[in-house]
Amino acid sequence: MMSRCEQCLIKEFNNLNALSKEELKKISDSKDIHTFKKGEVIFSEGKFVTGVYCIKEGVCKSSQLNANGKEQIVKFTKKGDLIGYHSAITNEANTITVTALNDVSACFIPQELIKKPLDENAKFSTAMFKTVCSDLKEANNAITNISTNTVHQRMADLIIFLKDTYGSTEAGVIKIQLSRKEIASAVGTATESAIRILSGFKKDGLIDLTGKSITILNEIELKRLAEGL
Amino acid sequence: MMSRCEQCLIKEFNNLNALSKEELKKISDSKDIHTFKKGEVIFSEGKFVTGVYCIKEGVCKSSQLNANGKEQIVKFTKKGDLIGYHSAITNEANTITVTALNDVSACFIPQELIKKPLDENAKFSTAMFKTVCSDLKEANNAITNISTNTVHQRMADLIIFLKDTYGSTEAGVIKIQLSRKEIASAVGTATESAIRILSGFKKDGLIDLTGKSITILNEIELKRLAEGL
DNA sequence: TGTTTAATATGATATTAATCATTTAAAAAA
DNA sequence: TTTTTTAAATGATTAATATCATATTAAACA
Repeated sequence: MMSRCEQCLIKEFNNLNALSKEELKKISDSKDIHTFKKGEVIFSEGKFVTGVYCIKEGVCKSSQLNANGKEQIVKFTKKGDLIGYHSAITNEANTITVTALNDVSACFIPQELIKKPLDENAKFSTAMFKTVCSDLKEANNAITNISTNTVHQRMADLIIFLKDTYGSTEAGVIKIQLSRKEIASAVGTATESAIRILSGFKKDGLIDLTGKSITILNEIELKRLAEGL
Repeated sequence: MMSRCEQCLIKEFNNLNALSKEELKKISDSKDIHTFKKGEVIFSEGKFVTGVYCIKEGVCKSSQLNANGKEQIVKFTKKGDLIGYHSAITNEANTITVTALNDVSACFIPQELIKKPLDENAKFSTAMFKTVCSDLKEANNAITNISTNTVHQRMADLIIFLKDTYGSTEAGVIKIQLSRKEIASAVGTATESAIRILSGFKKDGLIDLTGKSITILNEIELKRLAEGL
C-alpha cells in the first residue's frame, strides 16, 4: 500500500519530478494516501489546508460560491495535478472548494515538505511558478470567454475542453460524467439553459446524450460554434 | 534623472523590497526608465517581453482580445505593480496587452535580473509567489462575479473597486478616468448598456457624472447593489 | 419492490442585456 | 474658428437568457 514517491509514475505528470531524490524520500516518508468518494469535499473555501494534494486518480472540480450561494466552477483538475498550493504558498485561507467528481485517490503532502524545496530547489520553484502562471493565464482566458462569448459558444467550448482533457472512448463517449447542474455551473448559466442547449446540440446532430454521457458526433462543427462562426 | 533603486520609494509597494542591496544595485545599473503616453501600449498579447516593468506612476489596463476582436479588461494596475512577469517566468509569449490609461512612467528591468533572484533569493521568490497567487485569486473571483452577478451588480462593484484602488478627492471624485467603452469592457457588457446603467445610477442619486469623472454620492447603497441586495 | 426524492426535460413567460438607429456633445484636426 | 471625427447618450427593437411551472425520468432508500 505504502508505495514510494521515488517510484511513483504520477509525479511525471507534475512538478514533483523536479525534486531531488532526498526531497522525494522525505515526502514519501510522511505523505498519506487519502481517498475521496464521488461528491466528497477535499477542502473548502475559507479553510486553511495544511498541505498539498497530488491527484493520483480521479477528477475534481474547483469552485466558488457567490454571495447568493450559487456555485461557479472555475477549474477542473486532472490526473497529476497538485492542488491546494494556494494556502501553502500564501499562508492564507483557500479561496476555492475542491470536490471529487468521481472516486479520487490523492497523496497528501504536508506543507513544510513543499515549502522547503520551494525555497531551496530552483528547478522545482521555477516549475511551480510556471504552473501558477499557467493557472492564471487560463483564468484570464475564462474571464474573456465568459464575458464576450454566448452561452452556446461556451457550451461548445466546454464539450471540446472535456474531450481534450479527459479523452473519449473509441465510440466517442467523453470520459467524464457531470450533472447538468455542474455543466451549467462550468459554463456559467442556469441549469435549464444548459439542458436546453445540450438538447439543441443533440437535435442538430452535434452530440449524443445518454444519461450523463456525452458523445461528440461532429467535433468540427462544435469547434466552429465555440469560435462563434 | 538616473535615480538609484536602492533609494526608490516605489519598491516599498512591491516585491523588489525583498531584494538584497547587491541585487538592487545590479538592477539599478541596467534598468531603464520608460514613459508612456495615455493610450500607449506597453506590451501586447502574443509578444515576448524581455523584462519586467515596475510602474512608478500612472495606471494601466491589462486586457485580452476575444476571437471577434472584442476587448476584455482583466485587470487594472496600480502604482508599484510589477507587470510582464508572465514572460519572464514562463519563457512564453505574454497573454495580455497592457495599455497606459494616463501618462505612465515605469522602470524596465531586464529579465535576467529578475530570474536570478527568483532562483536564489527565497524571500523574493516567496513574495513573487504570493503576488501570482493573489492575481490568480482575483481572477477566480472575477470569473465568479461575471458569471453569477448581473451587469448592474458588476457596475456597482467596479465603481467601489475603482474608488478603493485609486482613491477619491475630498469632493468624492474617483481618481481615475475611464472611457465608457473601457468601463463596459471591465464590467463585461456592451458600451450602451454601461452608459445606461451609469445614467440610471446618477438618476437614483448613487453617483454623479461630469465628463469622465465619477463621484460617489451613496457608497453604502452602491455596496448593497454590488452584493445584489 | 414500492415509495420517496432528486435530476432531467420542456413549455410559457419575464427579464436582462445586446444591437441598431439616431441625436447630442465633446475632442481633434484642418 | 470651423470642420471633421470620435465619444456619449438615448430610444426602439430584437435577441439571449433566466425564471417559474410542471411533467417525466432516474436514482436512492425504506
